Amino acid sequence: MIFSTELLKGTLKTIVLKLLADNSKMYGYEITQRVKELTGDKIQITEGALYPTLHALEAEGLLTTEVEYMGKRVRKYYSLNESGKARSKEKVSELAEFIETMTFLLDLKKKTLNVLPQ
Amino acid sequence: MIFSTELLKGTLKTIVLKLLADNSKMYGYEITQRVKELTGDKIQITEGALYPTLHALEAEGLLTTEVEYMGKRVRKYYSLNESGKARSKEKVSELAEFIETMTFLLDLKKKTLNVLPQ
DNA sequence: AACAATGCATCAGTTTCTTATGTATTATTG
DNA sequence: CAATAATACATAAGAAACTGATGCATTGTT
Repeated sequence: MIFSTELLKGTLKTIVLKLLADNSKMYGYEITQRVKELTGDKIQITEGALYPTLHALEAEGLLTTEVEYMGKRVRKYYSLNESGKARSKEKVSELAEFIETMTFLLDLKKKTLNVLPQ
Repeated sequence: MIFSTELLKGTLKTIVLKLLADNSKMYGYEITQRVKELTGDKIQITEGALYPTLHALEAEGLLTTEVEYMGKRVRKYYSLNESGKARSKEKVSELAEFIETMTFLLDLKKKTLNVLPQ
């Protein structure tokens, strides 16, 4: 199933921030491919959505950029700065709580045994 | 926390369809209050979003309506027809799978013990 | 009497996407 | 080796789904 795209709305920034929190630097095309691969093609980020989002995050002062050349082809690597790391945690927490709320609201709960990390 | 609204986008129809699947009939204002109550004020559906959504679901042929008067004040009750019931299941399943995918992607998993319903 | 809550509705404006288009380089394949 | 696919950036028109404001009327509360 490829999700009807309206569900994705609002989650793109969070996805990008999370990936950048887990990887010290990534470039745009890499992000689209990583998401596709991690979700078994269920979530496909379009470039028309991604690049403006990266520019917006940069304009918000959350990212630093670094250009690298692969032969003659350019790659623009993005990294989180300190604000970006903080924002990433906030956005992931917010989405986690949203998911929890929706799970309850839609009665999707399974019996859960929480095992604390050691 | 009241969720930054962009997360809600795309989930409203599903929420409405789910509530109507669980309750034989509901009216608009009742839906807003039920969601508010069920989520501890975390999700607040605005009337500007809800009424157009109800009209859209009706136009898609998923709902039947029934007007009732409380004194001089009108209430418009909505119910799912057969198509609506089917669509409700589809949308809830889709959102459930989306949530599962996002949970994995954002690394939000907890150790889970699934207990089958009796 | 004033205000809050109940109950419907519409609409301009905003945000966030999709889809199309553009440009260029590099790898693959018949 | 020519055509096509993949890699890699970017922008922009239009669509979708909201928010927030506004409007109207009735009923409950202080």
